[in-house]
Amino acid sequence: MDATIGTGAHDLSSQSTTVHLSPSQRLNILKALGDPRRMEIIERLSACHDCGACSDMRECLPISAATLSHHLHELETAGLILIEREGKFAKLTLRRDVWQAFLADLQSL
Amino acid sequence: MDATIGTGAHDLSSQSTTVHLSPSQRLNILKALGDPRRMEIIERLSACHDCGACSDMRECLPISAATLSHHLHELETAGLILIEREGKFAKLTLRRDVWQAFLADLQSL
DNA sequence: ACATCAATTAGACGGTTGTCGAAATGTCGA
DNA sequence: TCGACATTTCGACAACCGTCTAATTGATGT
Repeated sequence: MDATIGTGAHDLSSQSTTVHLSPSQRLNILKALGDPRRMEIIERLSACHDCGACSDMRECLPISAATLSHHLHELETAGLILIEREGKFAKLTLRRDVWQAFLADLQSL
Repeated sequence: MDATIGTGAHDLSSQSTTVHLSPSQRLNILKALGDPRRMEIIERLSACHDCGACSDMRECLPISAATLSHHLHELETAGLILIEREGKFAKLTLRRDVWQAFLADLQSL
């Protein structure tokens, strides 16, 4: 639903041009981060490159699988993470370009 | 209620030591910023140094005085702004040290 | 084919939150 | 003192959000 950020990977191919955030995208990210579990998910994904399976998260967070799925969906909608299905599992990756754009955006205030 | 940030000014006297944010303080700030009006307030305060009277805000935001007051209170509680009463008016200032600490905190992820 | 497991979806429930109008508080000038 | 004005507080209401359980989808191994 958000064509400006997009869910694919090819739109971020150029590493020189930074992703630009619209005000509403910034707001969506802020709202997404305003929840303890979601913030912790982002922290974890940020810490370990390429480590996130959905089930790993569940062992750390005291929430049900349904709730986790809900939070992941919101983070994905906000553009912060990428969810790739690999067989039974879901692989989570932080979209670092979006994260950097978000930080740059806040800093430019 | 939040002694670590505090509402006074003397606890930020040393300009060398940066303000440190606890996880819960970071979360409070994120929640505070996750509202369109509050974000706009911060943007305005950030833009113009020392310009904010409460009534100026009301002319721009399509909300009642009561709602504005509520938002300002939340921003103050989050530690982002300072509200000083000067006679009839309320003078608003962005706590740039806290803002910087917030940005630094996010960046350190 | 079947059982098992990971993850999502559906539906419901309770708590939080943004909003308002009305009343209250506090300040200034006539 | 009194009235006008800025702001806050109170009480209420609707919408949103995080959470759960139960049911569903989809993939894997036996």
